[in-house]
Amino acid sequence: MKLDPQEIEARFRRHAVRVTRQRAAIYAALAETTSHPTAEDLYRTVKRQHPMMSRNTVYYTLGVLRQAGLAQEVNVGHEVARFDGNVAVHHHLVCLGCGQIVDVMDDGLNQLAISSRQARGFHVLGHRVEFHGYCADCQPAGLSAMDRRG
Amino acid sequence: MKLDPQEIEARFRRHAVRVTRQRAAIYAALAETTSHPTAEDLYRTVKRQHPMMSRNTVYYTLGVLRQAGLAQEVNVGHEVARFDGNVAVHHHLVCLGCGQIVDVMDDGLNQLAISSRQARGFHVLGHRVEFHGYCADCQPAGLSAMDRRG
DNA sequence: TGCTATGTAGGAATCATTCCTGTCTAGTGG
DNA sequence: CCACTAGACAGGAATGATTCCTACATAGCA
Repeated sequence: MKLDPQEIEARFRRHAVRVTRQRAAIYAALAETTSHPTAEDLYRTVKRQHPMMSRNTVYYTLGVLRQAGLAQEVNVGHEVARFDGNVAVHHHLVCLGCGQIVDVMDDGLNQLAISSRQARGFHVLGHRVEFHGYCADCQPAGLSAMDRRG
Repeated sequence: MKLDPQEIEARFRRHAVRVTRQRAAIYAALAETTSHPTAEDLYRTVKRQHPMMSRNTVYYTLGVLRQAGLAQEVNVGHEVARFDGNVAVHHHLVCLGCGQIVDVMDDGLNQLAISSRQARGFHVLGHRVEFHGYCADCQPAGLSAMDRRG
């Protein structure tokens, strides 16, 4: 879904994030997709319209957006960091074949709790559930292969 | 809990893992702790008794153990990979302050499911739940700091 | 419009992990 | 008990995502 520049600026101001062309481009690229891109993906995307864009700016901006609560880092296994413009509480479904990550919005999952005996004195603030399996396209391969990922 | 060398050898043979001193030492170090050590932690631990041990052997062995189903990789956020000798299905509780990881064994969590509408054609094989918060020691700091980790 | 704190570009540095290569050895068959 | 060979080990080099550094540019404000 295409995101209105006005709306981007409004969100930035609401979260006290200084508005620059680079930032707007990076945030737009992130917020307009549900594919959980890597920093490199975003760099390549925004570079098309901003040839001077540096990788550093992408990393720096992702840090700013994250701290402002406009983006989230998603980590699956020990792979490259991926980013998510969806900052609502949600969970993920990961394909062990192609690596795609799909958002799962489910109130039941959001309300999971841990027994106080298990909590061992922790003050629990939240949780995250990651389902893994094979997507429709990867299923034939996935069912034969006994491949497991960490 | 100290692990009998006989028992280690038995597990290796049962999982078709060749028995070597280095491997036994690495596996012992991993299986005798619940602290989810990093490769570097394990390296330092085993190096005390095996000064010739190379970092490479630790990484290689962890790969072997993982494929054999004797160890698991645990990833929290985008930090260094950590390893777990507990291969039963279980979940984790992570301290945002000190980074400690505590095992959570809970049948309810093991049985979580996703609705088929949410599954989007995926063949789901498993899932993993990660709770995050502040441990007893980190709570005073944690409650004041608004620090969040990805 | 000018000031200043902050952002940006680009290159260098870091560091966990992997790759490479030349020994070495566990496990097996004679 | 000995020799063979596939697989394991040590150590150093290479990789690659991310961070650091620094000089220049610009957003936001008075």
